[in-house]
Amino acid sequence: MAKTEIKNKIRRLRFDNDEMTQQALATGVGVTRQTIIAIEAGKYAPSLALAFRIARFFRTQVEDVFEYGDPTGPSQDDQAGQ
Amino acid sequence: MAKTEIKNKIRRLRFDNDEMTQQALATGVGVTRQTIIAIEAGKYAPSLALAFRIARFFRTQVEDVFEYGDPTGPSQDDQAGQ
DNA sequence: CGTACATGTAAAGCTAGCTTGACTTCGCGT
DNA sequence: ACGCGAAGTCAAGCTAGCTTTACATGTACG
Repeated sequence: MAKTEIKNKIRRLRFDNDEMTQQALATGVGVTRQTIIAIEAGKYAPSLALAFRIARFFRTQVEDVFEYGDPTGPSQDDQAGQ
Repeated sequence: MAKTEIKNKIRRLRFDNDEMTQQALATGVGVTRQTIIAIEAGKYAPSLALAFRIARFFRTQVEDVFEYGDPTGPSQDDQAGQ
């Protein structure tokens, strides 16, 4: 099992939002600091609920904070635009 | 503990997409049928990775498939009429 | 120098998410 | 009536996500 196919822009967003600390973000979304550290480090992906809370915290969409690198390459063809 | 703060439109999307069966969706996103049943029933929320796969499978955004009912209340003013 | 804050690492424990497998019920075609 | 595919339920087991606690490092400030 690789780390995770999910990447995130949390660290980037924290700095873009007034240099917010990990502790502040953790408290803001209701988890512990270790959870934020682990997620930022890509050790594991957050739950859907936490992903939503983080996205809302930064006033963005889940898709703007997390990126999913598709390993299976399902039945979807590419789309133009966006 | 309530069931989950997360609601989804999977059942709706399945029917909108050629009356696809739970088994077909399950296979398509790489999980078992029981997992789809449980998620549709709101017994628990999927992982972020699975949420992404489901959203892609239906060619939508995560936010279009799942809805998060915030239990803690957003720390910022969040209101976008919808 | 000391101490306060931000970040990171490690380890042990609990629970939610997912799996396998077996069995039930409903609707439809033969 | 019988079989079949779709949906659902129950139960036991494994693992990923999260918690708590504790300790290490770097940087800034009195």
